[in-house]
Amino acid sequence: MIDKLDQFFNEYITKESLFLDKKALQSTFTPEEIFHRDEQINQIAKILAPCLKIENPSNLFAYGKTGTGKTVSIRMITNKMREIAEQKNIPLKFIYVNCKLKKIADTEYRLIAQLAREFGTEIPYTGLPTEEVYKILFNIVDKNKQLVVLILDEIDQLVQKTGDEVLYNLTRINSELKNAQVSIIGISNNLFFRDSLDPRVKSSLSEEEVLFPPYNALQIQDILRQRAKLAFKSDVLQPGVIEKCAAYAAREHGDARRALELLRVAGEIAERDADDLIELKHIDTAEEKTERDKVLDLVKSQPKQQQATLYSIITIAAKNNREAIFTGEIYDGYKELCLKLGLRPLTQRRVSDIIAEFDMLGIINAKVISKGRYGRTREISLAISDSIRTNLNKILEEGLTVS
DNA sequence: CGAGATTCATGTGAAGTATACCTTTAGGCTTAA
DNA sequence: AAGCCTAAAGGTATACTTCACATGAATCTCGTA
Repeated sequence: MIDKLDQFFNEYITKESLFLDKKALQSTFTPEEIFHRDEQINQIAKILAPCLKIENPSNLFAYGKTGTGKTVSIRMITNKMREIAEQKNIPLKFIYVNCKLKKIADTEYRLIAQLAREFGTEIPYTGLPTEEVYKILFNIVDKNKQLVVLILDEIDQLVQKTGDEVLYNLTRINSELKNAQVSIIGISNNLFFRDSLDPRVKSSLSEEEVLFPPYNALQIQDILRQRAKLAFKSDVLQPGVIEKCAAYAAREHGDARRALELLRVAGEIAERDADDLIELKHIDTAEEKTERDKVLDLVKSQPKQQQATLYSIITIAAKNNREAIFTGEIYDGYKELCLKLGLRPLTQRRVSDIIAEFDMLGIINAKVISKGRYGRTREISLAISDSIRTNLNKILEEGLTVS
């Protein structure tokens, strides 16, 4: 037994890694060259170019599904511009904020506060009037004569939750500034988001629009090959691996991010298994693992009440394997659970909202239906596979029992 | 038999409340002249 | 008298509750053929 362990560790240490540079497959990585987005990149570059002459560029609105290269493209361009600006001493600043991040930038106050923090001020998490935070932001931006470009990723999430007032205020910011100038790049995953905006916001935010269409399988292959060359040592990929990753990702609206993740995790699995080659079978394992990790991480980070609600959904769905279950049953189960755990139960009103949140997160499918004489409710079903559900169950039980 | 009324179970919006945290301010204490 | 600290007062954002009304199709009702 001990020998075996010894052997394993020794092997593990002496074994050469399959990776050269794992970073190249991570979603934060910005490659030198981005394939199949030439048109979009040119458009954006043209729109942002005036920055380098210290002229205020048009506001820009980029939209397209997840993993279509919106964020990387913009990051790549802004990196370049930042370099140039540095060389030529141009006072240009890019601020990137992801509006989806819970507790960071998912309300008006928090977004503005986060923007101000990016400039190096301390802003408390609560307590200040939002108006005050705007003022702080204005002042710090206006302190220097400079050009500031705010990049708001996934603004659709924010606007859906809190309305478009924030955007209105931000688009008007320029008229109050004396020295600096601000322009906004909005990024949205939702293609129809634009239409839900107040016309005033719409016209000023989307002065320019750039659409990112999904990649097809061949394009994803190109991207994967480029990154794989950086990330892996040569000849560790079994032929067909890239094609298979691409095919999996293309199946889901051409999500390149997902393809890259798949490839990276497949590599990690191969390495863990002490294989010299990344094989096709590793991709299947990787697909399940990525899916599972995504769900589990998400659930682990949820507050207790949310976990309890989800647990109730899972147990009830498992108990009666009907097609769908309803809000009332879930709430009853949830209340019972709270009793057992000594948790103060939330009202049904709130639980209803929590269920809607889980729907948004894609863990469950919920649809409001009317059952005629038998009232109106949400028809809810789990949106996760059985194998994950078992894991999830365990995680939830753990999470709920520790106090 | 069919049009319209009724009904149920919960969705959903608005307003109110509790909590945690912020700034301001007024008082009290110390200190130095 | 000036300076510094502290605690109370007055204010805010957020998560949640309370209240009240909205929904929409299955079912019921009742007039009519």
